[in-house]
Amino acid sequence: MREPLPADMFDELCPSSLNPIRFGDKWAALIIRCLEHGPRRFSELRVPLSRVTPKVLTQSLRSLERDGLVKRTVYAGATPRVEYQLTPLGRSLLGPMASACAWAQEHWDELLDARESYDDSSRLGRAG
Amino acid sequence: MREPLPADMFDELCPSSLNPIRFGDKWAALIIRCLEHGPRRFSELRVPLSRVTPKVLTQSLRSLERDGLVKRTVYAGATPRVEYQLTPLGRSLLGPMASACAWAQEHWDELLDARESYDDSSRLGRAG
DNA sequence: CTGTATCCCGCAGGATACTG
DNA sequence: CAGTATCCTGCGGGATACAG
Repeated sequence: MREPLPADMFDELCPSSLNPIRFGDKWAALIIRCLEHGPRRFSELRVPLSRVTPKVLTQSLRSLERDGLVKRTVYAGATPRVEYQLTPLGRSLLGPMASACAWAQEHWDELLDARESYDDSSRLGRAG
Repeated sequence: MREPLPADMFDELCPSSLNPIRFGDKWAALIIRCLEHGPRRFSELRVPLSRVTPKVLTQSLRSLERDGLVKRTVYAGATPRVEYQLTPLGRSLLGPMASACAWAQEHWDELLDARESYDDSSRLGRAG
C-alpha cells in the first residue's frame, strides 16, 4: 500500500509511455470497429463515419496502415476501388477494445453523474 | 461478412462516440496506474511523472476527479497535504487498462516493425 | 470513387515563474 | 508542499475545394 513508485513510468511500463493505450488518434477505435466484420471500401466507411471528413479519414487510415493494424488493397479497374481490412495485429486489438467498450457502456452514466455534480458544486462553491 | 454498417457509429455504439476508449487525456492512464496500489500525495506522483509539469499534472488530476475516477483529500495541518486515490469507479478501469497494457507489451514490437517498414518503403517508393 | 490540396483554428499541453 | 499565473506553441483535426 505504500511501496515507492518506479522512478520513471516511461521507462518502466508499457513502451512509449503507455500511449498506445489511447488506441491511436481520435477516430482509430471507431474505424477498427467498422472493420471488425470484414473488409470495407473507403466509401463504405464514410457512411458510419459521416462526421469525419475524407481528409481526416484518409489520415487515420494511413496511420493505422503504418502501424500494421490495417491493410489497404487497391483493385485495378476502370474505376478506383480500395478495400481496407484488419490485419491479424489489428484483430488482436479487438479484445482490449471490447473490454474498454464494455466499461464505457457500463459506467458511462456514473461518469456523467460525477461530472455533473462536480460542476454543480464548483459553481455553487465558488459562486461562479 | 458484408452486413451494412450502422448509419452513424456515434449514435449506435458507446456513449460519446467511443471516446472514453482513449481513457482521458494524455497522462490519465499513467496517473491511474500510479494510484493503483494506494493513495499518493501530489509530490509522490511528481516523481514517476517527472516529465509532467505541475500545471499539467494538476489539470489531469482535476479532470480525473471531475469524472469521479479519483478522489482528492486535503488533510488540515501546518503544511499542506493532499492525497489522491482511486474511487471504486476508477478501480473499475484497471481491468480494461490492464488488458490494453498487456496488448501493448505483447505487440509493441510488431507495431514498431510495421511502422519502420512502412516508412522505409515510403521513402524508397517515392524517393523522398 | 478515392482520395489531395489548402487554409485555418482551437486548445491540449509545455516552459517558466511565482504564491499561500 | 501543492499548487497558480502567464504566456506560448504545435498540431490534430475541421471546412472547403479540387483531381486522377
